[in-house]
Parts: sequence; structure tokens; C-alpha cells
Amino acid sequence: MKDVATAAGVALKTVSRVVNEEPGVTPATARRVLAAIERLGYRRNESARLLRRGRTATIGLVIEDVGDPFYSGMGRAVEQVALAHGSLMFSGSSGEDPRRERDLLLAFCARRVDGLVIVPAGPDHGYLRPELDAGVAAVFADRPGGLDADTVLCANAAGAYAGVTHLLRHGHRRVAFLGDDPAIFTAAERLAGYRRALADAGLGADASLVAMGPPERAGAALSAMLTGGDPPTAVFTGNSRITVAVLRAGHRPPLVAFDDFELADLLTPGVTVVAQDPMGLGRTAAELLFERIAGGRGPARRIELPTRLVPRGSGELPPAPGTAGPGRR
Amino acid sequence: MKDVATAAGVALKTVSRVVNEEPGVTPATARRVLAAIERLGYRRNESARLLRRGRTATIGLVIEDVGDPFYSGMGRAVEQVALAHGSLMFSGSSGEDPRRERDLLLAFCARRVDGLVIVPAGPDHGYLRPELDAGVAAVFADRPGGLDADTVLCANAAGAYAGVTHLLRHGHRRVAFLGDDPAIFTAAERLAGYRRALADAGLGADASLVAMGPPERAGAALSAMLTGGDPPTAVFTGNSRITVAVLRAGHRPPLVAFDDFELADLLTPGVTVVAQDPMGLGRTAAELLFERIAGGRGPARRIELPTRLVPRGSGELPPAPGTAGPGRR
DNA sequence: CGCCCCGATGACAACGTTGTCGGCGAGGAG
DNA sequence: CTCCTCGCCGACAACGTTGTCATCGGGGCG
Repeated sequence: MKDVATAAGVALKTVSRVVNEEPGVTPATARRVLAAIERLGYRRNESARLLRRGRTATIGLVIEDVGDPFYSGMGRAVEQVALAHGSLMFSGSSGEDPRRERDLLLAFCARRVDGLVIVPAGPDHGYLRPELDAGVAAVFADRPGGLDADTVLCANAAGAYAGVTHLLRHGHRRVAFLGDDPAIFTAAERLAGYRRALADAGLGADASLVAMGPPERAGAALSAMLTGGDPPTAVFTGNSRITVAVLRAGHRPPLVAFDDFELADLLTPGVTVVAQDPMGLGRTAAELLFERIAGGRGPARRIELPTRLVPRGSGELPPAPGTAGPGRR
Repeated sequence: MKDVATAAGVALKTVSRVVNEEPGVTPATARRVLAAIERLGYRRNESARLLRRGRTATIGLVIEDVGDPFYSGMGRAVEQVALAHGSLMFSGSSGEDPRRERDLLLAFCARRVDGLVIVPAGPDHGYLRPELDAGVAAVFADRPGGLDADTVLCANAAGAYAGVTHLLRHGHRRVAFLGDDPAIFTAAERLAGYRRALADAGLGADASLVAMGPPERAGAALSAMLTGGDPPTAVFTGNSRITVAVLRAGHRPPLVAFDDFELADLLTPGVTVVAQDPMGLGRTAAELLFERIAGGRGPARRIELPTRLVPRGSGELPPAPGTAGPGRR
């Protein structure tokens, strides 16, 4: 900028005025400045500008895995909202590692982002307290975080309830639940929805029908259930990775899966799913964030986005004839 | 920082020294400063620091669609390399819109990123010339860009050649090619590989077996081919979106697909694919980038990553009996 | 003809850091 | 006792912008 000023024979401030299209510059002067800018290939240093102005027009996004379709869809929605607000977006993956999440978030804050959209990996975000006090906005998405901040969730329990009820309506009485580690918020919520659905249908809880743990063990867990005494006639899977693990293990039971996935409709039978809305999640989270950045006050909000049951065949199968008598014995 | 200095009763510079762990500070003084930092919740302003130092420790990534599994996998790899180099990553989607790509890239440059990883949407990147001259590094990934910069590609032609040859080895003589708009670099390259495979097998080119265009029309295009006279006995699809479109349209022909996709192994029959390596693409691109950022000179490099043929059933099917006689008539 | 006002421009400080250099006090050597 | 050295620390400028205020010149008006 200094060079441009020298080249155009004007003061620094005049160049600044031209660049910012501020009034009070003679067209002739402006032309001279613009010519110099063009000639020198000058581009304003946005970092310096933002340092001076205090707003960085930047937000940070931390998700579990940038490569996961669910989260990357969410990221895209956040990006769109950010762009609409003239902001750029840092993004990073926590990989479910709370320490890495912390490092990323603090790195973003050190860059003085205006706000954060966080899919929490760890339960504790106390380290963000000073940042929030310093004016950084934050929104948790998909799972609640360890702070009293705006939160956007999917209707995990209600969705699981609907999915399990769907199976019960098709005559099943013994429905297995294959879920992820119950330490994960969404896994626990979905399990709760499953249990409530059974209870509301007057069915008791049978611990032998529930297997919680890492997806790679889900196939074996289901195999064990099916070869045991009094096996399930239908299965509810708690997330896509588990669904896929079950399918890969060769199982094709009557099935409702939580979370939609590409090509679910092309399998035989098509997989009935409880679809979440990743784009909606991202959009809503980002909109809440920018409300806060714009100065919105008030208590933290908690929004649950509805799920949608998508019947595709696998969830409409009746109990296999010959299996399971009149229910539990 | 000023406040910390006042609180600790030392000069600004001393705080700076403590924060940066520079030598020459008495342990006692350092303790006092650290206490003040803790008490005030001070965090260094990285933007100001980087403004002063000249390096931003930030790179920018522009891909076609953050939500696409192929690109988001790539993004993850880029992110990992960036993190390993202590850099953060801006990311954005061009959505195949050259103008938006330009806006994003220039916005990143205005933030003075150290380098850019670009999946080019448009053919012309002349507008980046001043930025590159100013020292911003750039690497093109997946497609060549309109500048003489490092480029990392998949072996598009060779991969298509291998895939088509695979079909020919299984007895097919009439192989259809369903590809995307040939204005897209990868689509054109894959078409060339297809043609070369046919030529090397002594088969003439039959224009009626080639359909190039948007994925949503691929299903209809194949239907037309199959109901026409002298239909193909096998199909090669030029990318995943086209593959999926074909499958959704209900077709299950002998098939080899360019680009792997989740669950390809679970369909019946499993879909034989020419797998690319998105993580490798991202990793390689990012590594080249950081070499340049570290000061690497020399002419622009162009790297092609090999593809891998993954047989899963659909590509090993023989021509349907009754179809197609001894070849073209 | 003189005054005032206004529009164009410029000088300077400030944003929050870091690099450079100089000062100051203590301790060792002569 | 004096001088030099060295370790600790602080003052100041600079990075590239923008906000504030001053300056300067010309034109309208009394």
C-alpha cells in the first residue's frame, strides 16, 4: 500500500480511501491510484485490515471427521451460511480426540475467529470459557458440549422411537438394538428411544437384545444374537457405520437404520432408515452462530431437528415364519 | 498483552518473551507473568503475531464440493499434512463455478495464506499470477489448472484403459462409455483411455456407444443404447455419480466403474471399480505445497497417481447369452 | 476584498505483536 | 577500587491497515 501511494504520488490514507471506496476522492486521483494498484498488482492485506478493525470475518468449524459424509454435508451447509455473511471458514477434524479438538479450537481462537461451530468430541469445554468471555460465539452441533451455549441436535430419541415402533407395527416383538459406545451422546439417546418404544408397546427390556460398542464388532454381535436362543426377528442399528458393518457381515434381517446413507435404496431389499438432516443441522447451527456474532443476547437455545422415516423395504419385512413364537417366553 | 504487562508490573516485551519461551527471563519474573496471564485469561493474538512475522501458517483449500466423499477425503488428507506442518486450513467449495472459485481463492490470498490447494473449476487462473509472484504457493489437484504450477492427478486415461480392457478380457466386444461433460478434464481423459483400449484391442470406435453429459441423463442414455439395434454387452461408467445414476435407473449390466464408492461391494453383483486414491491425492498435493512453502524451487512438477482395479463381480460377467453375435455387424 | 465553509488530501496514532538495541545492575578480574 | 562483562529487562520501531484530526486551497457570499 505504501508502494502504491509512492507510485501514485499520494498519501497512504488516500490509497486506503480508494481501496475502500470511501467518498472524498477526486475521480482523477482515484484513477491514478487505481492505475498504480493495477501496475503493482497490489492486493489489500485482509489480516492487517481485520487486526485494525477487530472483526476477523472468520469462523471455525470442528467436526469429527471431514471425510465422513454426514459431517462433510454439515460442513458444506455451514460454509454456505458463512459465505452469505461474508465470512471464511477454518475447518478441522477432531477425530473424536478431545485433546485434538481442544488444540484446534484454541488455535482458531488464537486466530481470533468470530465464532465456532463445534461437533464436540470431549465432554468438557471449560477451556473455552475465557474465549467466550472475550466475545467469541460458539454453537454446538449434533451433540451437546460442556458449556452453556446454543446447541442444535437431531431428534435422536424420537427418531429411534419412530424407527423401532415402525418395526413393531410390522409384527416384530423381538427387536435388537445395535449401537455405538453409549458414552457417545447420540448412541445413548437412541438407545433411550429404543427402550421407550418397547416399553410403550408393553414389551419388557431384554438385555440380550442390546449390543453397544464399536461398529467393527456389530456384525459378530448380531451373529451371536441370531444363533443364540430366542433370537431377534428384526434389528435397529444406531448409526451408519454399524448399519454397514451389519450388512457387510452378510446379514439381511428386517432392519431399520438410524441415519441415511448413499445407496441405501439400491441394496436388496432397500434399507429403511430414520434420516437425519445434516445440511439442516449445519445451516441451523451457523445461523444461530451468526445471530450471536451480530450481537444476539439471551439464554442459550437448544434446538432439535426432526428426523424422517424413509421406508425402503427392509423395515417392512414381517418376522421370518418359523422364528420366534408368540414373543418372549 | 499490555494488560498482562501492567498487571505483572513488567514491560510488554517481557511478557512477549515469556509467551514465546525466549531465554533471558528470571524464573521469578516468568512466574509473575504467567500468573497474570492465568488470572486475566490472556491468549496471544495469533493474527497480530503472524502479521508481524510475515508467515500466516495457514493454507487454503478449494474443492468442488466439501460434501462429496471423494473431495472431502482429499480434504482430510490435506488437513492432516497441514496440521503436521503447524498450519491451519481455510476450506471452501467452488461448486464448479469458476467465479466462485476465483472469489474464494482471492479471499484466501487477501488473508495472506502461505499456499493453496486447488481442485480447479475454471480453466483460467491468470488472476492468481500476482499472488504467486508475491510468494503464495499453489498446487492443483485432480485436474490441471490454468497456470504452470505443481499438479497432482489420478491416472485417468490409464485407469479407464485398464477398466475397459478388463471387460474386453471377459469377452465383451461392445462396451459402452457413459461419461460426464467432456469439457471436464477428467471426463475427457477417461474417454481417451476408453478409446485407446478399444483401439489396442483392434476394435473400431462406435459413436453410438458413447454418451457424454450430466449424470442425471446417464440412465436414459443407457436405456436408449440397450433398446437400440446392436446394443452394448457391457458398460464403463466415467465417474461415481454416473455409476449411481445408471444403477438407480435399474440397470445391472456387466459393468466397470471409474471411482470407488461406499457400499459398491454390497450391491448384487458387487460393482467392479477402478479405484482412485483421494487421500493420496490430498496428501501428495499438500506435501508438494509445503515443499514450495519451505522454499522449494525448480520447475512445476506433474504427478500421476496410479489407480487400482477392484474386481467385485459386475466386471467379470460375460456377455449375456443371446445378445450380440460375433461382434459388430 | 475579506471571510468562511467545504471538499480533497495528508500526518499521525493505533490495532497486538515481535525484532533491535540500549540501559542498568551485579559480579569477577586486574 | 575500577573497569569490563554479562544477564535481565525495557523503550522503540515496525508489520499493513484504518480512524481521527489537521491542513490547504478554492469558491461563494457579505
